[in-house]
Amino acid sequence: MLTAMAAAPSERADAVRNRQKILAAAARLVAAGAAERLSLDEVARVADVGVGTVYRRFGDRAGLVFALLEEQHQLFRARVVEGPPPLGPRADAGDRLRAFLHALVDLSVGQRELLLLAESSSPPARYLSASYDFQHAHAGRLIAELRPDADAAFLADALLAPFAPSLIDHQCRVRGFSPERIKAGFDQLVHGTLESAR
Amino acid sequence: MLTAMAAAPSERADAVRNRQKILAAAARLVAAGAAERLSLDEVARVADVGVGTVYRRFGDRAGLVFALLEEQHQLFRARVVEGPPPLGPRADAGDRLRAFLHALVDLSVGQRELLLLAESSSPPARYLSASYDFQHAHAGRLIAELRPDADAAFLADALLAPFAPSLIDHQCRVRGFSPERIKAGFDQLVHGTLESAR
DNA sequence: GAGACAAACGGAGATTTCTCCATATCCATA
DNA sequence: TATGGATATGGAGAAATCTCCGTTTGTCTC
Repeated sequence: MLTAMAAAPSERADAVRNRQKILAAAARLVAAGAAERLSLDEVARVADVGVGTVYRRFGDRAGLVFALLEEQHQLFRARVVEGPPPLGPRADAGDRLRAFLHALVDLSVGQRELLLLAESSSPPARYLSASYDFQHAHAGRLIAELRPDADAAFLADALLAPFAPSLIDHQCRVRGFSPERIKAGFDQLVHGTLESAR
Repeated sequence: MLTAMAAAPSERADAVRNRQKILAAAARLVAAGAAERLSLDEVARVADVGVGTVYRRFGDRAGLVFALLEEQHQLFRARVVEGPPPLGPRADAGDRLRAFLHALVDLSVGQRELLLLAESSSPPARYLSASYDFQHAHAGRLIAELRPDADAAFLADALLAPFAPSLIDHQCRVRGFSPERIKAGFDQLVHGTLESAR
């Protein structure tokens, strides 16, 4: 469980085929609105594959959903690592951090459904995923550059914590926050709006 | 589901009795180390009650676990509302906010097991609970007092987000953060350590 | 090609969560 | 204290997640 799934060194042809079939079936079901209650039995049935195969390929529900999210995360990662500033390199750390948080807001709001599904399948999986590792490392680097004496590892966790899918969803649906308001909120947080506290 | 359970205006005597038996059984099982995999069937069996009764009383797993946490939260709430400063009233807002966050660190670390269980039962339940409402309102009030022009509702969510049980657990177990380090991290966050970002 | 071995498949079934409703229990009223 | 109706009970069973393992399929070697 909680397995991150990258194609192993040499994966048999039938395994690759089935991985595709399962991902396609799951994507189709999610697109069809069966997101909230996505049953792996049903995925297997639609993919025309045994349930055991789904579990062998993806470990558990969370693994399957993370695999579905993987493509978007690769794109995001590429924009951060080699895209144009201010998200990509060659902007100063402050601007990059701001752009990074804003982009994450859009990503989190846009993928809300799948992210919620992943979280409900296994809340701790987020912190064990390659994608969180990347986000934490990137934010940590920028913070360390801005403030060499701060606890960058903690602050990176703290800045990423509000992207927990259920909180984003709660803010959007219950509190009625717009993505712009959330972005502005992060600006305030990062700009030391609370500084007088003490 | 996600039901917050306060004793209804007039609850029948057998209902009250069974509520107690179930809570006692659940507490006993958790204390006995069966926390990670606490089965409601087993709770029912130990409480000598039908499964249906457990669900009627508590709605679902999350409801039962929140009920187990309730007592601690009442105590915490009382300390905040009418305890001695700096956590209680009659300290300035900055000191109260700091004390509040520090106390929450201790509470979150101390109740880690039960909180994880609650989160894994239903991640969004946290944001719908009376206890989160209280924390959000309290932090929001203090923030508004410190910075009347800030978005207190968002910032309160953002300051509470790092208390997500799976993050706290990850920081304690995987990153090896001590409670003191987490408290110091919150101090940096609140003191505007990141301010030069921009 | 044929054989051998590892890898993958599939689906029966164990486990768990939660629902439903026929039955049992409580209690307000008279 | 008898009674009627609202409330609560309990366990069978529906639905979902995940495991286990006998069988099948790929792939590597000769």
